[in-house]
Amino acid sequence: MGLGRPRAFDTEETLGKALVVFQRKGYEGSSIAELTEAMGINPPSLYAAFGSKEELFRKALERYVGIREDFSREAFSAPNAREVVERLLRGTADQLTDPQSPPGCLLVQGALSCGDAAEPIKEELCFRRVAEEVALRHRLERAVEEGDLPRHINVAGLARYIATVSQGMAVQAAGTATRKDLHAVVDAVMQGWPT
Amino acid sequence: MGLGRPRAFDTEETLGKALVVFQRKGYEGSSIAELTEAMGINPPSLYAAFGSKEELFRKALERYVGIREDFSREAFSAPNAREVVERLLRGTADQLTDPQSPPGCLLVQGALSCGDAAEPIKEELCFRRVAEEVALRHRLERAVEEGDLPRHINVAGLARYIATVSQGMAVQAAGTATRKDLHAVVDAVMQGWPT
DNA sequence: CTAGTTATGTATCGAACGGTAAAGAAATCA
DNA sequence: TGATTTCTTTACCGTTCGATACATAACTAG
Repeated sequence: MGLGRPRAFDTEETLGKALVVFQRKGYEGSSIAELTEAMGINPPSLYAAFGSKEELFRKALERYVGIREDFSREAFSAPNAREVVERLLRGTADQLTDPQSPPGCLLVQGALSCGDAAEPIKEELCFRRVAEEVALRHRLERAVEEGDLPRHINVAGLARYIATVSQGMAVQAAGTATRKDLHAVVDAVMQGWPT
Repeated sequence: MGLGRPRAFDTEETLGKALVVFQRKGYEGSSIAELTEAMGINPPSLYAAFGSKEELFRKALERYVGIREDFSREAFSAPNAREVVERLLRGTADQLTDPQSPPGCLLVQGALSCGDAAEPIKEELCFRRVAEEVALRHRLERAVEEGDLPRHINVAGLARYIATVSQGMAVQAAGTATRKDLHAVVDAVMQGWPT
């Protein structure tokens, strides 16, 4: 099993460092030189452990998405749709402005637009964003069946609306918005909640 | 006046071509090779006419912002806040999905995150987004004075909320959202309008 | 016409990009 | 111990990046 020289670095730890860089500079904006420096390793170690820049990004993305899924699962467990959405948005506001990581969301900032080389990454991120929206829609559909959302409501539209606010908050966080600013946005959303 | 060999291309026209490329691929994602090909000129002509890639982008941005300002001025002329916001969001939904230009918004997709070299562009775009939000806030403050918005309302929060939705729609448009999808988002916003 | 000026096309420039070859170092296995 | 395997370091690969040098073409002024 443990044949040959052992790795001098912890892959999970260095992956975390790479994630930070990707989150701050995006896929295209992060160079191998910058990544390796942040990870504390040399290029050949990076390629041996992660395959390529694209694979490295995908692995970082997987971790990032995993964290978000844990969080949404928790939010989805709220007793009614209103509570689900508020938990989701408040948690997003907090996460987007977490002082321990660059402001913003990898799903939005990773590669919103890019050159041809990064197109697959852009599409992957787009797919992940849609997946989150779909997950919310399913939760809202359940809410309709459980009676805490009126039947006449456009559930798909509502889910897309919440996803849109969430993504807009990511843009805001990438700019100058503070945590307090984002919560003020959530206030506005919740004030207009249906019923 | 007209000394020397005249330009063989129209600067305004080629600037428009460049704008399209920047809007589709972002600042970093657009290479000089791609820009010059789209503009139908060679690199030296580009540099003679526009100075540098960054200056070219700034000029394209200025044009883009000008168009948006014309449009918001019109929306701001609506008789009340609700109408202003709805016109703004509907118009944004249409513009983001205008089939004659790449989907999305240059202010959001141009350089949401980037490498160090593009940082000034990123900041410029951020500043422009804030400027639009501030313009809306001023219009809403007027609405409060004119009595068509209740005095107790958090105007700054409301303006930021609308800006957030607008930016979120840009992300949606950069993905798979259709014009109809975006209008469904606007529906959700308007349904929750205060008072 | 010639002289002066500006734009054009070709053919690059040095730097940075993503990615690797090669040799030495550190582990396991016999 | 020595053979084998795997990782690390150094140095570098070919390509593409943004940006230009240079010779020539197209115009105006005199």
